[in-house]
Amino acid sequence: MQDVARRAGVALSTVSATLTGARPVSVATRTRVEAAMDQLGYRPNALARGLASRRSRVLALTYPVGDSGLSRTSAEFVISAAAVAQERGYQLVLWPFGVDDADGVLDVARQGLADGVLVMEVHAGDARVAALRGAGVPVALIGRTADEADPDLPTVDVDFAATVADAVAHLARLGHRRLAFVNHAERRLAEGHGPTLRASAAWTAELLARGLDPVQVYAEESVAGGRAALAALLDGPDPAPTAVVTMNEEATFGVVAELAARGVAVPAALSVLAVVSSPAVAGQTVPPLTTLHAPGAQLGRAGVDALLALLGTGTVPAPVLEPCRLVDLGSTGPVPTPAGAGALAGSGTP
Amino acid sequence: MQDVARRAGVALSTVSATLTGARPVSVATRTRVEAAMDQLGYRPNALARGLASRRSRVLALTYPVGDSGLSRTSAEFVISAAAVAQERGYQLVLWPFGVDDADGVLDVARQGLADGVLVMEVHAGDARVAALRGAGVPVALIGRTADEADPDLPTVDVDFAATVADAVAHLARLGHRRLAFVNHAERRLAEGHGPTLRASAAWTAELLARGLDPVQVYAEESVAGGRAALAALLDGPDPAPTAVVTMNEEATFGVVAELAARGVAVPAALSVLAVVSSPAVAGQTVPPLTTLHAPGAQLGRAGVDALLALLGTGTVPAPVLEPCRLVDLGSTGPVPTPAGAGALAGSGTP
DNA sequence: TTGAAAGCGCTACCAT
DNA sequence: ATGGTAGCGCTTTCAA
Repeated sequence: MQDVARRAGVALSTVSATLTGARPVSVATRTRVEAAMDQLGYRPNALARGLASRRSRVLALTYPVGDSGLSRTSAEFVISAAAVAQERGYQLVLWPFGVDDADGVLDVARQGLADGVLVMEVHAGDARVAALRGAGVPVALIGRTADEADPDLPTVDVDFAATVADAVAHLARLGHRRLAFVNHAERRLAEGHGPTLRASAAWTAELLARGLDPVQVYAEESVAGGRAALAALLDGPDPAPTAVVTMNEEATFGVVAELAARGVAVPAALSVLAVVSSPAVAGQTVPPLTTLHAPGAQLGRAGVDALLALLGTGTVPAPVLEPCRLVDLGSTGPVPTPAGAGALAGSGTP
Repeated sequence: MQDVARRAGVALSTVSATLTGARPVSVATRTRVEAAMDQLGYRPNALARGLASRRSRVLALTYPVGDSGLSRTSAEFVISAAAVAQERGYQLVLWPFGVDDADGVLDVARQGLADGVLVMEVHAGDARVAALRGAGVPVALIGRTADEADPDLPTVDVDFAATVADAVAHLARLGHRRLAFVNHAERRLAEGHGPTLRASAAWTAELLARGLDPVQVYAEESVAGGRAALAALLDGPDPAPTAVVTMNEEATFGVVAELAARGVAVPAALSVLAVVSSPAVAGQTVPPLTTLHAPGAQLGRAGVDALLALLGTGTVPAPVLEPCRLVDLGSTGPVPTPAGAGALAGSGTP
C-alpha cells in the first residue's frame, strides 16, 4: 500500500481512504490512486485490514458434526450462505462442532477471526448460543428453538405453519379429505426438535380448522421407519388416507417402498406429498415425488443478511420465516373415486 | 496479551514464546504464564497472529458454484475437510467460484486470508490452478486433470482403476461374465472430465484382461438418461448383461426405475452395482443398491493433509489415490442360471 | 481535502 | 532463559 501511495504521489492514509471511503477523496486523487493500484496489481491484505479495523469481514457457520453428514437441505443452506457472504464481500468459515460443544465454539470464536456466527440446528436451551452471547459474539440462529424465539437474536427458519397449510390446501383442492402426516420420530418431541414440534402443531390446527381428522404418525428416520409408518396408516383401524404428507426425508423413501410393495398406485390410489424436502432428493424415487421444497438457499441468504444487519446496525432484525415452494413432480392427484360413485368427472390417471 | 504478561510478571515476548514454543521457556515461567492466561480467559487473536507471522492458519476450499448444488460425495468431502482442518488447528473458508472464474479466486486469494487453497473438481487446463500457481499461492488438487498429474502439485483423487477392478472382481466372483458399464455423458469425455475418462479406460482394460466384452454406455446425468441407457443395453443387439455397473448417480435412479418398469428382479435377474457413489444415496432406492462408496471423507482428510504438508515442508507430497469401499446393500447376487442348466447349485434368491 | 503518526495484537529478532 | 523492540499492513485519529 505504501507502494501505491508513492506511485500515486499521495499519503498512505489517502490510499486507505480511497479504499474504505472513510473520508472524502477528490476525484482527481481517487483516479490517480486507482490507476496506481491496478498498475501494481494491488490487493489489500485481509488480515491487516481486519486487525486495524476490528472487522475481519469473515462470518462463521457452525453446524453439528453428525455421523450421517449434512442433509441435502442443510447442504443447500451452507452453499447458499457461502455464496451470499461472497456477494456481500465477506468470507464464510466452517466451524464443525457438536451441538453441546459450547466450549469448542467459544474457543474459536474468541480468536476473533469471525465478526459473527451463524448457528445451525439450534435446539432448545442451546449451549453454543448461550456461550457466544455471553462472550458478546454476534449471533444469528438458523431454526428457532422450541421456545419462543429470543427477541434479542436474529432468527431465520422454515415457515412450518405456512408450509403445512399449503400442503393441506393443495391436497384439499384435489378433493382429499382423509389426510395423514408422517412426522419425524416421536423422540424428537422430547428433544425439543423445532421442526417436529411446529409441524405437528400446524398440522393439527390446520386439519381441525378444516373439520378434518388430523391423523399423524411418527416415523424413525429410516426406510424401515417409513415403511412401518405407512403400514400403520393403511392397516390401522381408521379408514385409510387418500393422501399422505411426509416431512421425514429418510422415511419418505420407506413410504414409497411400502407403497410399491403393496402395489398401491401413486397418485391414482394414493397421493404423496413430501414437505420440507428437496426435489433433488424426492425426484429420485419412482415415481418422483411432488415436493414442498425446503427453502435452504433462501434461508442461507436470509441468515447471512440477518447477521450482517445485526453487525451493521447493532439492532436485531425481525425474524424471517420462509415458506416451502411447491414443485409438482406428479405424485399428487385427484382423490380416487371409490366405487365410480363420485360426483367429480375426470379420470385423473393418464 | 500485555495483561497476561503483567499478571505473570514476565515480558510480553515471553508470553508469546510460551504460546508458540518459538524459544525455550522454563517450566516455572511457563506455569505462571499459563495460570495467568486462564485466569484472564485469554485467547490469542487470530488476525494479529496471522499478520505478524505471515501464517493465518486458514485454508480455503474453492468449488464450482453449480445450479444443482454439491453432490453427496462433494458434500462429504467439504465436511470432512472442515473437520480435519479443525483437528489440525486450521479453519476452512469457502470460496464458491465457477471453474473458469480464475480472476475471482485469484482476487480473494491475494487478500492473504488463506495460507493455501484446495481446488475441487479440477479439469484439464484449469484456469484457477494456473492463476493461483502464477501468484505463488500454495495449492492442492482434488481430482486430477485428464492429463498426467503435475508433479509440482499435491493431488488427491479417487482411485478409479482400483474401484473398477474391485467392482468387476466382485461381480466376477458371483459368476457374472456379461457386464455393462453406465458411465457419465459422452460429452464429458471431450470436456476432459477425469472420472469419465479414467473409469472408461479402467473398465475397458479390466474387462479385456479378463477376456470379457467391455460393454459401456454413456448416460446423461438424469433419470431419463439412466432409463435410456439401460434400455439400450437390454434392447440392443448384444446379449443382455447379467450385471450393470453404474457410475452416474443421477442416471442410477433411472436404471433402477427402468428395471422396475420392466419387472426385472434385482438381483435375481440382474445385479446392479453403483460405483463411486454414496450408500446414503444408493440406499434410498428400492431395492437399495450395493455401492462402492466414494471416499469423500478420506479425500477431504488427504487433501487437507497434502496441502498442510506442502505448507509445512515446501515439498510436494506424493499423489494420493483412495479406492472406494464396498457397501453391500443386496443388489448384487449370483449370475442367474438361464434354463436351470447351470453347473452352480444354490438358488441365490431368498 | 490531505498528510502524519499512533496503534490494532501479535511474532521475530535483537540483546542480555 | 528472558526482556526489549521493531515491524506485519492496514485504519484511524488528529492536524494542517
